[in-house]
This record gives sequence, structure tokens and C-alpha cells, in this order.
Amino acid sequence: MYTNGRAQEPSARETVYVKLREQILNLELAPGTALSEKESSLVLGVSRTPVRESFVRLAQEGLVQVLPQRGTFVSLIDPALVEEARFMREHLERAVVRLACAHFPDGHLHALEDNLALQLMSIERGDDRRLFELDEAYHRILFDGCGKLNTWRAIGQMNVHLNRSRMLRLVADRQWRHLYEQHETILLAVKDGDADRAERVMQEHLLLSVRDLAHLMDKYPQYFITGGDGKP
Amino acid sequence: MYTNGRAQEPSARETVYVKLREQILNLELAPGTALSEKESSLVLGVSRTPVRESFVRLAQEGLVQVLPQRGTFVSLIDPALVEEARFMREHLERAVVRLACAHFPDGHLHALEDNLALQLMSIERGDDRRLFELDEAYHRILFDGCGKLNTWRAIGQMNVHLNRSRMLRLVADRQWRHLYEQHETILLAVKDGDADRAERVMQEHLLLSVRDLAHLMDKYPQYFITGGDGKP
DNA sequence: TCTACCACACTACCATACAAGTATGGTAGG
DNA sequence: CCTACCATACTTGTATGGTAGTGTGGTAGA
Repeated sequence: MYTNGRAQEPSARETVYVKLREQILNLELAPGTALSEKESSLVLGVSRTPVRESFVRLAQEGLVQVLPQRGTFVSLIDPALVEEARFMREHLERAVVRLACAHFPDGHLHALEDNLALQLMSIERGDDRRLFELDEAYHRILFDGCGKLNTWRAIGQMNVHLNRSRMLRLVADRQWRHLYEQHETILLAVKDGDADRAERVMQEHLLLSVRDLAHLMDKYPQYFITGGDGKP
Repeated sequence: MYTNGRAQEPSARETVYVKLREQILNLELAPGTALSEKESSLVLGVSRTPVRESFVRLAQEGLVQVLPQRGTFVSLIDPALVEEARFMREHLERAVVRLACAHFPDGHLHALEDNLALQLMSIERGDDRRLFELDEAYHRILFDGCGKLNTWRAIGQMNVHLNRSRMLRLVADRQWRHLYEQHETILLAVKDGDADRAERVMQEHLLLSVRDLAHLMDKYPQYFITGGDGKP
């Protein structure tokens, strides 16, 4: 018996789920797009079962909406969810960054420094997709360093809605420098143990993420929920 | 054609999911218990498909753990998750109760009053299960009144882990009066708009929910994760 | 007695067939 | 021309059979 070296090739369900999720967050599958178990199964070369089970997971995350006997659709962006995601992140990240100012492991500190360096390179290259990932990683490292990784994961579920609108914003607008400078300032404050400063900058930083939301809703109205419950 | 009055009888998957979830939270299905698609399908009188899809949902919530080709098990309680759930609730509920002190709809205020009255009756009857539900509803009303219902739902996913340990605690210990008095104090503070007081009591209130966690881990060690990753 | 091996029962995974509800386009009737 | 109806082609929901991996208990051999 060879020990399999933790390779453990992923299940069909997992690969399908990851792929669909990525496409939805990238807006390759735009909000409102109709999906179908059969079509996805043909495209991805698997049977309906793993596709269907991925739909169940995505539906629970609020990324798709399953209407029995009618169809499955990529959820429209709900501005209320976006705002509440920001609300959650604001209060939890303020708390976490205060913890970080009190105590933060050296290893994670170095990870933040490395991350910032990579951010700078991504900005110079104009690689927005990569910068987006690094931004996520930056905040994740902060939570991890404070022993609050599960909290970050819990935020994740709401965060996908925030991120879809942020992705939309990246297309038109781009103020990456400002974003980078805030990350830099937060890291310095953590190093200095200046909790008040860190908390204040973090709050501003997260406010930035929903700026111009109204503008986006005006520009891409078909991607947002207008009235009641968000059915296409 | 009769309009069906929004009855829309629930799917097999939904009923199975709700039933299993309830049993896990009630500890009727104790942490570590082995499940199986086939057995559950026989017990619940449906085919394996809806059971399997329920397992997918429960696994995503962290309530069960699916080991491919080996079995499905009710997750052990992870003390780190319990503590982080408390952490999330502490910071988010402090923020929400401050909002409530600034502005809170009359309708929701009345709902809180009614809820408190019912709590008192449940305490007199010694109906702990009902009191537990009312406690959940109380906090839910607070979030709803502040337009943060989605935030409450997001907390819910972490909350299930906190609630399993709270349920365990209900069995041995019981200090319902204290719980009720805190709820009462918070309501009064919201009425008076005394944000500082409301926030302070809320923090104490949530600390109560993890008191004696170490004691519980000592008393029911088989229900908790000890070392690494929580596999039974 | 102890060890290595193997058959067997069990698991979750996936593919597929069937059932039941829904939207739609064409057509017959007014 | 307009309306009501119906066949049909979709959709998701459920049931079931086969596959491959895993644990276990019994047995043959040393």
C-alpha cells in the first residue's frame, strides 16, 4: 500500500464546485445567468449528480438560486448583503487588528511584508486579478496571526457578495495605490502596536470597498436586485 | 386551479436536512456518531439521493464530516470554533445593540417585550428547550430591528457550534434567571438609548455562554476534539 | 501462539432512468 | 385578429444500480 502522499485526487463534485464558484465570482457567469444541471454536466464532462450537489452548495452560499422545476440562476447582487458584509468585516477586522497590535507572531509579520511586496509588483504589472487575491490573502494573514482563522472563513460566506461588487468596480475604476497605502499603514501600525491608528485605518479601508456602489448599481442595473426578493 | 396558498410542500431533501440538523443540535445525534446514507434513507423513508444532498449541506456547515469511502460522522465539538463563535457574536452584537440604542422600531420593541414574557413563563415551567429557542429569537429580533438580519444568519453558521456546547451545558448547569435578567437589562438600556450600558451587558451576556466550557470538556471528553483535525 | 493474507461486508461516489412540474410555440376556434 | 388550448421540450426532484476504496474478522501457515 503506497501512502498516497496526501495527493488524494479531488472528487468530481469538488472540481465542479470550485470551477463554478470561481466563474461566478469572476463574473464570467454574470448575475442572472441561467444554468442547468444537464448543460453544466455536458460542459464539464461529468454526470448530473456532482453538478447537482455543487448547486446545493452554491445555493446555500447564496451564489445561485434554485427554482424547482424551473431552473437555476446565478444570484443577482443584493446591495443589502454587500453592505452587511462590509458591516461584519468592519467590526470584526477592527477587533482583530487591535488584537494584532497587542500580539502578532513574527512569522505572520514577515508574511504580511512579503504580501505587500507582491502587491506592489502586481500593481506595476497591472495584474488586477492577482492583486485581488493578494488583498484577500493579506486580511486572511491578519486573522490567522490572531488565531481567528475560522472567523475569517465565516466572513467568507458573506464576503463573496461583497467581492462580486468589488470585482465589478475593478473593471471601471482603479485606485490601487490608495488600497496599497492603507495596507502599508495598517502593517506599520501593527508593528508599532498603535491600536487606535490601526483600527481607524482599517475602518476607512473597508469603507473604500463599498464606495461608488450606487454608481455601479446605476451602471449595471441588470446585475442587481431592485425590488423584493431577487428572482431574475 | 387552487392557488396553493404558498403551501408548497417541502422537498424530501429539505425535510431530511431539517430533521438531521435538529437532531444534531439537540445532541440526539451525539458528536462522533456514525451516519450512513443508506441507513438514514431507510429510517426516513426516502431514497439515498436526498439524504446524500443533506449530508453535503451539513458538511458545509461543519456539522458532519464526510470521509470518502469510509463513512459520515457527526462532527466533534471544536473548542476553537466555540470560542470564535463567541468572539464574532461579542463584537457584532455589541455593534448592533449600539445601533438599537440609536434607533429601534416600535414593532420590534414590542416583540422583544413579548419574547421576554414568554421567557419568564418557560423558566417557570422548566421548559429549557423552549427557553433556548426564545433566547435565539431574542437576539434575532435585535438584529432584525437594526436591518442586520443577514448578519444574524451569517453568524448562525458559527453559532451552531456554540449552541451545541450551550445545549450540553443546559443539561448539567442551569442559571436561567441570570440569563433572563441580562435580556431584561439590555431591553431597558435600548429603551433608554443607553448605548454604553447596553454594550457592556451584552458583552457579559455572551461571556456567560462559554463559561465552564473547560468543565464540559472534562465531563464529556468524547464529544470534543482533543488533538489535531477532529476526526473521530 | 502469532502473523500474514484474503474474502466479505460496508462505505461514499457517480451515472443513469424515471417522475413531475413549468414555459413556450403552434394551432384550432371564435 | 385575438384567445384558449395543448403537445412538446425543457427544468429540477427522486430512485436505483454499479464501481471503487476501506475496515474487519476469520483462516491458513509458520
